[in-house]
Amino acid sequence: MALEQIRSALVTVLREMGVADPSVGLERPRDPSHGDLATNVAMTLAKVLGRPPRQIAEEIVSRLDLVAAGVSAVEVAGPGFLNFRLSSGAVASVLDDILDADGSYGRSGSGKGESVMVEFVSANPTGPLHLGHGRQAALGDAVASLLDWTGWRVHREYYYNDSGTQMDNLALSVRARYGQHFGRPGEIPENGYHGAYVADIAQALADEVGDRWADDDSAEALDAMRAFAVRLIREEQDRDLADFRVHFDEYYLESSLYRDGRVDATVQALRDAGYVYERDGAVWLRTTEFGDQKDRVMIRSNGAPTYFLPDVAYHLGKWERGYHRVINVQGSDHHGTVSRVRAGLRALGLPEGYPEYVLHQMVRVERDGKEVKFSKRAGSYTTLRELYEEVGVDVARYFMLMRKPDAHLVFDLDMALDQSDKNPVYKVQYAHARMCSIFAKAGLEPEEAVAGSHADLSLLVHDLERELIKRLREFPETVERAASQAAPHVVCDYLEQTAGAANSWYHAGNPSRNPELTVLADDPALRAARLVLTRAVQIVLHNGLTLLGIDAPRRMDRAEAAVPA
RNA sequence: GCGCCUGUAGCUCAGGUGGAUAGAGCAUCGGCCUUCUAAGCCGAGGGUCCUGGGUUCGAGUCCCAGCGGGCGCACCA
Repeated sequence: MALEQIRSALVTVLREMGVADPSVGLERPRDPSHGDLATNVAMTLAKVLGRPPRQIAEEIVSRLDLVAAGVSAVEVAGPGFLNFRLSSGAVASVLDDILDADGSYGRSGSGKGESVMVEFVSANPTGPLHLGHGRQAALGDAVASLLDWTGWRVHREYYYNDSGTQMDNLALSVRARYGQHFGRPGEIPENGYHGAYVADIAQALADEVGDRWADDDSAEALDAMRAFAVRLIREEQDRDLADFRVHFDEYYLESSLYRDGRVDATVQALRDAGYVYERDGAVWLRTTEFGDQKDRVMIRSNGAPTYFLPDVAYHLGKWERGYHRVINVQGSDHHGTVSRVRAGLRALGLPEGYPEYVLHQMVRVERDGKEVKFSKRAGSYTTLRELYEEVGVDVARYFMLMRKPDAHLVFDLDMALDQSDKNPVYKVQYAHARMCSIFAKAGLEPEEAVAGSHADLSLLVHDLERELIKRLREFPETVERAASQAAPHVVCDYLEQTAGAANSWYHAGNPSRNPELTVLADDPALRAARLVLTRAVQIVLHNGLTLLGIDAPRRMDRAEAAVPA
């Protein structure tokens, strides 16, 4: 690899010049006239060496010998940058690596096979999943995938808050609708659920048990109705997620924490740790010891725990299950829980900063600059399913990922429904399909362009080709960076730019306009080299899309314009 | 009032951990175009990076103080 050779040569030279432990950053300059690679070491070392940057740069150049690394020229530029120009063969050598690695190009091992848990979605089973859950599903799944690609052993987990007040409200709502079904005068309670799905559940219940509980106000009947409702809602949520291509390794029930005695055990552990006190008939935890803004109630004066307690028990359990790295994906409206849960865990001796959080802002769907709501099923909100049935799963997933989690997400329906290159998802998919179509045109399978085939890659000398190749080379480091920042949008950004570069290259070679740039050139050597590049582009786009959970079709079947429901 | 997030082109947003002339998509405008199948291609205009200080060779990026927006501050989850 030219890059590593240059880096180590620089390190050697800098040692000779008296720098003890030089760290050399090499980057691809924005402006192609600044060469293929550049470093700013001369500037960063100006202070240490007590000399002007350009003078240091000149000395480095005079000591370097980089012919073997494929460097064709080195120059000092601007305030003290060193710009390297590579031979076309050195630039293109990465294509062989890409074809060799194929479906695993972009994977790396920095996670060293250690375990990490990603917990996401974790919606209460009180109704269908909404848009916020959709963003969370796409994000959590992509973050998990990024960790997988960078060498972690990933566990995807969903936590169901299936105990507590919200469940009671659900059960009471179902009982009201069920009663109404049989002409009884029930009313949905103040904090109950009004969506159409509640009536559906009541209907299903009536279909199953008839009027058996129509006049039964007992706790047993209510429990049965609660269990029935939770089962149906969980099934619906699972369907919604499966059709969104999101799957979990484990579903963890809050109720199991009580059954297994983990909640009681946690209280005892906290007592033993000495951070528990009683006041006004309630049991408190001194979370202010660990940076929380105020102490928190664990057990209310009526004897019932607050949600905070099972939360701590749950996360302690994660640690005890061996997950010493955990990433929780949550809506930022829950960010208040972060310092509380962490404080509770630190009281039990777990490290500061455990678990990690990815907090995301809310989603707003707009058409023509105005917010749209097309909720039928849930009443007050748009469901995830309603969205992806409108725009398609690929588009929905991609749009949920393409903004950084911190930022509010404006989901532009006009753009989402557009089927041209203006839609970033299609832009990337078209570029991939285009590469495939070149092979179809040549009467080859893409896999037939093999690395180490006698293609002379130094023939790829055109600026558009060099720029494209340099982008392909950056894919692994892009994945690495996206993973370390838990930021899938970095990959989206990369794919759009790479697809753009590929499209420009492809279009520049339009045979009727510019036959000398055509991929399927008459000259067999040139054709072979360009087919290697075509294949490499296809691999990178395929891997990037796959990583994000988005299809990479070989052919784009243009769908009928989406029919408004 | 306190805490977290946020403020970059008309709009939606990037900006690789401090580097060269701040980028992309959409929209707008101007040229091409019927193809190695993709309602396409090429190009242009457009900026007080919220404001004011500070740190240094260099700040959209780091620090401080303001201003604007979002969210959170229950014996709710």
